[in-house]
Amino acid sequence: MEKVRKLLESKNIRPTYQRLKILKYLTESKEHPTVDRIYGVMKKDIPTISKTTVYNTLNSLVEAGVALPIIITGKEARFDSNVMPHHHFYCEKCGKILDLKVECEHFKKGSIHGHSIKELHGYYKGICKNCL
Amino acid sequence: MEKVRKLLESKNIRPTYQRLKILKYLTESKEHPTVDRIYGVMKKDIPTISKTTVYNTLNSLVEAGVALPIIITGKEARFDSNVMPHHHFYCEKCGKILDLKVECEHFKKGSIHGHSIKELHGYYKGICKNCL
DNA sequence: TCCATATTTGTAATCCTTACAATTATGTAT
DNA sequence: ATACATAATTGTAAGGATTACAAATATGGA
Repeated sequence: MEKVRKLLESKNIRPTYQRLKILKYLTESKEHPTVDRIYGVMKKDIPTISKTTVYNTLNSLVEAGVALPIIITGKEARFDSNVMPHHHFYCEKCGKILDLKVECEHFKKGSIHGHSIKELHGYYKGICKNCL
Repeated sequence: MEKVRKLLESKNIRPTYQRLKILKYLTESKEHPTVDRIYGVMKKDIPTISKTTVYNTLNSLVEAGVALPIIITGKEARFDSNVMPHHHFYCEKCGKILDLKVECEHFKKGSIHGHSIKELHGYYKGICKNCL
């Protein structure tokens, strides 16, 4: 918890109880949860928490570079506390999202065909090893 | 127009006037239009067209493998008639989406870390050459 | 031409996300 | 410790993209 607090403070985000709990869950979970999932889990500890707070907090974390939104389905965003550039694998069967370490020369170089690259987003869709 | 008709027929999609026009526009445009954009353009030729028809048609095209949805912002989908695997560049300044030819060894191989790959989705965010 | 079926259309409903204002909590200066 | 200005939280309402649904229309084959 101290680690999470320090992370927030280093980004000038006031470490409220809600924010601490949300970021803690995000860093410990590897499931790339949706807002609804985070909201549901948070309710166990903080029954009065509002979904708006979850949205607000996640937006703050994303803006501060502490979390990343994952847009795959276009229906609902999912969130990742691993902000190092990496790719994802979306399993169409179980719905899980897995992290993948993928090298990208263009991203390392910072540009492609003269276009300046700020962010890299990549994912595969398919059937994961477990579901095969 | 004959080419578009044949494409639809080869996929067993009845070539109605609306579908022909939508697919024709999609193949000739390189702007990766949104549903609203397609709807607006179609209205010029077919003033009575419904937005639901645009959605229905696009869903049919995607299901038949004739078009691809591009999910980047998470707000609204955009569509691409180029169904060959390729990547995109999203310019944060002008909002344009550019096509990129990017090689991916994992996709060619059809799997990564034992997970079976069906689709490849990759895009960069940044500032395009024109806006720099 | 007629008929069964598919498509189109318009409206309403759904779902995710944001806007907004009131309440509550926080940090600081006194 | 107290008061105050500011920031965060909360609940509700609104926004916007997409889908559900049923009625009207068009299509293709007998």
